[in-house]
Amino acid sequence: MKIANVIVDVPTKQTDRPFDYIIPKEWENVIQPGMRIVVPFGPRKIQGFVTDIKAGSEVKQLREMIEPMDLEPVLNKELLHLGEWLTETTLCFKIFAYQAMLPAALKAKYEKMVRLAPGMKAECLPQKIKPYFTNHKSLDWEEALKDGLVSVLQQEAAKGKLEVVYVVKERVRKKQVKFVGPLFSAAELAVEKEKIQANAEKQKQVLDYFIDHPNPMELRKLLQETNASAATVKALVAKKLLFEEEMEVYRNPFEHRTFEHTYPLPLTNAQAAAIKPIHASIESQKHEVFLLYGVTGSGKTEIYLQSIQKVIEKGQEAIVLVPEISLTPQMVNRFKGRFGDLVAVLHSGLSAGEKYDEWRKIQRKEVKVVVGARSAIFAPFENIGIIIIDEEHETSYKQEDMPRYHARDVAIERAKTYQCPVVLGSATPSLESFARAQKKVYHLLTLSSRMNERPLPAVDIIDMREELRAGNRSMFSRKLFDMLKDRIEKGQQSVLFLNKRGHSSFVMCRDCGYVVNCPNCDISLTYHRAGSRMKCHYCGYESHIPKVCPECSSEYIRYFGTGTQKVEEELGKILPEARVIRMDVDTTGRKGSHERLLKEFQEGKADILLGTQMIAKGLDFPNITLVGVLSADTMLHLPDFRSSEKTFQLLTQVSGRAGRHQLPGEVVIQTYTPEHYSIELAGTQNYDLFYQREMMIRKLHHYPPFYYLALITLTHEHLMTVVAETEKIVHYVRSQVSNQAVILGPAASPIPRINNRYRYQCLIKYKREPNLTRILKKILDQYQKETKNGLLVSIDINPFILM
DNA sequence: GGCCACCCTGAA
DNA sequence: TCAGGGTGGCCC
Repeated sequence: MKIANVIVDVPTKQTDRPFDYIIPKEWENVIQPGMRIVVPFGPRKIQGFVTDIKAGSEVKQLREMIEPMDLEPVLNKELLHLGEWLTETTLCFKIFAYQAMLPAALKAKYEKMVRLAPGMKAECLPQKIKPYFTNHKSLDWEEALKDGLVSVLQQEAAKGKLEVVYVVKERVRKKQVKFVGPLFSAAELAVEKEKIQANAEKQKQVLDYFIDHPNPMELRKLLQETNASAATVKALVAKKLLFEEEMEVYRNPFEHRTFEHTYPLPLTNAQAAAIKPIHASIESQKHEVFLLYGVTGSGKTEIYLQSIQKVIEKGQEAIVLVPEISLTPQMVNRFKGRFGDLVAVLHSGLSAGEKYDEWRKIQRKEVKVVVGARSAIFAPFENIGIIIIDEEHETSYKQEDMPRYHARDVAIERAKTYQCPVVLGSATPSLESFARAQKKVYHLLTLSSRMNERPLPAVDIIDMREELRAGNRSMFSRKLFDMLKDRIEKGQQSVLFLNKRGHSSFVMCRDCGYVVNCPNCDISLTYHRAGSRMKCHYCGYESHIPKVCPECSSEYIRYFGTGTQKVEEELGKILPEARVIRMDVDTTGRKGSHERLLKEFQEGKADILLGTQMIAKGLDFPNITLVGVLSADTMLHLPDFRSSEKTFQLLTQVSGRAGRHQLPGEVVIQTYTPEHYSIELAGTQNYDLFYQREMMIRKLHHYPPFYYLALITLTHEHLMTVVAETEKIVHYVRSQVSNQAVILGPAASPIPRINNRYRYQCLIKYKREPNLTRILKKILDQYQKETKNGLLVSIDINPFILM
């Protein structure tokens, strides 16, 4: 008898272990580790992952599995193993680890229904529920709940008249398209054609088409080509001249785009020097992590492309991670242009079905390269030759909910398995990575000059306090205004960047400064243009915008946008001739609008591109000669130990958008704190000095990369409970770790209340605590088991956001 | 997560 | 006595 070890789709501590199921004879040769199957679990049916197959089991009361959900494993051996590693290192449930590795489309959907028991008729049922079963076989549980039928249904079920059934459903179907093709050869068709009635002109045309094109083709396209109707084709199928068939097709998100084929470019000396050790690592199959530190515009992408080329030639596969790829269609173009159909693209802009299809291309080994955001690191390749992480410093590589993994760590783990190189690329590496490169843990490769020797743009830092003193109260300094005017006259383009925290806007009273907060969470409500309402992003609370301020009754209460709208208005006043494209949450909400706006800008339909964070990346247009940062320091004062690093990275990144081609570029940074090192050094693009300064501060305050962090967050509806329990945990941790570790807390989280639950935390800073994982596991065991009257504990190892 | 068995409570 | 509601332990 064969037994399947199954990780069941129930994310709790108690079920976070394999359950054993008998594999019935009929499935014995089908079921393999890595497949999804449907199993009975208590009274329900649920999805599970087969992790292993054994000959026997310790468990006495075994049940049989119900059916497989896959014909071949969706997780290969390596990924199953990687799942265990993920569980261990991020302390998440196994089921979360496995689900994170698959496209969302493969996550099961569950339905609970009530139907007549076998042999029962609707007539036997009480009046109240009879109509529900007279014309329908089954009733949706949700509907029964809504109509208040549950207790009646339960009574009837107890009498054996009804039964409750559970259904496990797939989220998406493979896309099926009707194909039509000839059943005879061209010559035979010609003969058959003569037999058709004289007046069936359309049918003859269709046959003619197949005489010329003997291959089956999509029905939709055939109808377009031949101008025939579906009925015509149907008639020919009835005459047994043509066949119809449903075939699986991939949804193609790039259907209406063509990619110009590109060829390897000659490398500069610096590029050639950098690529050499990478190629050596590929060739010798030796795992190594490279930090490719190259200033903006130094040609990192060409190094990626030619390394991948080498990997493909060796018959291996490549994974390329790009931060939020939908933001950089240009990046996709570069990979599709070089490797064409060998590239699959995975990013958040695709629909679930499209993502699933791209994933299937990888699984079926129809592609060799994956370009994608964070989760693409789990691409189901089996012979990886290189993993590349572009913009390595980006915080979006860290997932903020379970499993709380960092794509960089997963990349290194997989690369160790395949003995292949990892390339981390950035113009402003994270301190963690650069420190590792300094310690020779990573192999540092430097590109210190731009390609075609373009100089880095000249940067002007403008002290806005001076402007104010000089009587300029506008948000544009005199210098920036002059330069904008100058570019418009010359017909060149400018980018204006508003460095604002977050992407959201809030409602505030201009008289007393009152901000409308969520009643359930300690956070301001976010303004939504649709219906002019305010929403809480954490608990879903919604309300109207008040007409007068609830605090001071002033009528001057209104929403503060990301600020871009205000900037646009002011631009209209001072530079009425300027054509402006604004990019923020309001203008890029709909799918594809982002790309469209960028395209318009590229085509020269505007002089100024105005936006928030989202325009900082990947913009590479030849005509941009001016970049202006309106307020460089808004992000600097956030309570986050990485705020200086983020400011420096962002300013450097933005400055790099100017003058990447023939025309030289200039950058203007406006700030109220020009003396701050992260702004000053971004001005001179001096990463090395910034690194030194920032490292000193990190060392002083016991932050990464000198110390590791682990964050324990507790939530409960009573403030007192949460404080007391956090206190206990702080004590426990303190008693268990060495005196080298620093334990902070209990302290309120940066968002102290969400959905009426108070949030307290304990932050552990440590250098070497071999027992820490064990200690943290113990805490989770203790608290997740006891359901302590609703106390929830979550742990983030190496957190990025300390909330 | 969802279910059921179990307990307690309160009202007839 | 039983419906109603809250809780804890189990699910191969």
